[in-house]
This record gives sequence, structure tokens and C-alpha cells, in this order.
Amino acid sequence: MADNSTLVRLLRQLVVESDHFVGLFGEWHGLHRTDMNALVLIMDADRRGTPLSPGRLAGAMHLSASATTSVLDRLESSGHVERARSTTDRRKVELRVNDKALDLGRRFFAPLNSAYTAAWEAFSDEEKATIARFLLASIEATATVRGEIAGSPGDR
Amino acid sequence: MADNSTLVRLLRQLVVESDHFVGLFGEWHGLHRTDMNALVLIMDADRRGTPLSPGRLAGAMHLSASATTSVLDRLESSGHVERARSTTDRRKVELRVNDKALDLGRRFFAPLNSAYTAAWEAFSDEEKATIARFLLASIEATATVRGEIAGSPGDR
DNA sequence: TCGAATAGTTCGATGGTCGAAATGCTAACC
DNA sequence: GGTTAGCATTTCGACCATCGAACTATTCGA
Repeated sequence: MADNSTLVRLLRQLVVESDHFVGLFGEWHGLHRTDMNALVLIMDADRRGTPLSPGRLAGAMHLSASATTSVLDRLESSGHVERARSTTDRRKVELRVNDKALDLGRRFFAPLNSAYTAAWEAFSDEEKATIARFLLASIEATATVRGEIAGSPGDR
Repeated sequence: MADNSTLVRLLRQLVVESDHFVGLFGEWHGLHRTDMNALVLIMDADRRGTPLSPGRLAGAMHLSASATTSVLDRLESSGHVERARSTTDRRKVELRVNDKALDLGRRFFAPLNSAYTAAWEAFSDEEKATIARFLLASIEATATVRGEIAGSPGDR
């Protein structure tokens, strides 16, 4: 009933469903997928106290520098992100999110959090620990396979 | 250690990682994200014995009819998908995948499957059953929230 | 101070996506 | 049986996200 292929299928379903959710949410707030991804990265880095630069954002998103400029132009004109020249090295730009973006983040996570909290009530702490180990192992496995693919030659 | 917020974080990480994997794999085989998504849907429906039509594919992907035609043109000229007029209603087109696509699917899932199988060796059948329940509950929670958002009004 | 290197932006071209109109086909009605 | 209405898909013209290359501004080393 819960063999490996079932788990793979469930995992894929979950990813697809989450994907739909992100896409719908972004569309609903007038943001493209790329903008959503960028905003999440910028928010994470900002919250962590090490604001992202356009260059490192481009690297993290596998996007060209010019495309990244466009993304930031959109996010800046929509009022989610602010660009600030670094005080130590004036070549660099630091990206910071403002209240509008934080509000967006809350709107994004609040319903998800409450839905998950309700859905996970039936699980004991011990089971949750097992699940956490499972998720971590799966993340690492995915990253490993991705690394292998990135290193091997293409076929077309 | 494994409270709800940790699980949410892990879940998001897993989705992001899977996303990267799909993107990289597609890019590596000369397929866009949209093409990858479409191919998965077409393969699933074909395997299930109820081949997809362009119209229903468009609906499933939240894509316009014309964009769907472009996707199918690309998939057909790259030799992954074939269009066949339905014999009963010649307005309709049935989409079928061929050996090249099946081979692509194997290349996609084989490394993932083996990596997951290895990563999940440490879990007992009972734990796997718990994990399956967890994944299912999370899928349903995500779908529910998505449905709520789809029904409420936009703010811009 | 002058060149090389780095960070980011601007510019022109490519191509995926969209809405609207066109095409091909089926079913219903008189 | 011919005509009309309706549906599935494709073609057309326009828009805009992305790309690579050239450009500006700034820093660092000799």
C-alpha cells in the first residue's frame, strides 16, 4: 500500500500541487513565476541579514544578468523591493523588501500554515520527527541526482 | 526539532529542489518547462488509456489554445508526441507519446527512483505508511487552499 | 595615474504566450 | 439534403520575458 512507487507518486503530486498554488497566487497578485521566485529568495536573504545583490540573485535563479535587471525593475515598480547602493562598495546593489512584500508573504503563508497545521494535527511528535527525516533525505537525494545530471554531457 | 514550521520549511525546500531538477532536466534535453509539464500530462493520460486532446491539455495547464498548439508543434517536431485525428469525431485530436518520449521518461525517473529507494531504505513499512498519510494530507490541504484562493477576489 | 577587473544596466533580437479571426468538422433543424 | 449553429483546433499579429553583447560606473593593483 505504501511502497516506494506510491511514495514517489505522492511526492510528485505534492510538488505539482504546490506548483499550481504558487502559480495561481502569483498570477492573482500580478506577479510572474520568476518574480515570485525572486521575491522569495530576496526575502529569505533579507530576513537572514545578508541582503542579496542582483548578481547573486541571477546566479541563484539561473537567469542572465539582464533578465535579472528586468525582474528587479518589475518588483521595484510594483513596490515590493528596493535597490540601495552598498555604502562600502558603490558598484554593488543591495536588495531589500519592504512592508508590501512582507504583507504579501504573510498572505501567502498564513492560509498554507493554518491548513497544514490542521492537516497535521493527527500526527504525533514522533511521527513528525520521522517525516522530517524523510523530507530531509528526499531533499538530499534530489539534490544529489540534480548534481549528477548537471555534470554529465547532453544528448542533443 | 520537528515542529510544524520546520515541516513547512522542509516541504518548501523539497518543492524548490524538485523544481530545479525538472528545470535542469528539461533544459538538458532541449525542452522548456511548459513542454516538460505537457509531456508528463500527455504520458499520464496515454498510459491510462484515455489520450488527451489539445483542448483538455490547455485546460489542465491553464494555457491558451494557441499556446497549446505551439507546445504541441514543438513536441511533435522534436519527435516526442504524435497527433492523430480521432476516428469517431474527426474534429478531435488525440495526443500520443512515442518511444522517444517513453525513453525520456525512463531517463527522468530512473535516477530519481534509485536515489529515493536508497534514501528510503532506513524507513520501516510502518513509517512509510505514516509518511504516505502525511503526503496525502498535505496534498489535500494544498489543493483546498488553492481552491479558496481561486474563489476569492483579487486586490489589484 | 592608468589599466584591468567587477557590478550592474541598456540595447537589439529571439521566441513563447496571448486574443481574435480563420479553418475543418459535426449535429440539429427545417 | 441543404443550411445553420456550434465545437475543436490552428493561424495571425502583437506583446513582453529572456538572452548576449556593448556600455557605464566603481574599485583595486602596479
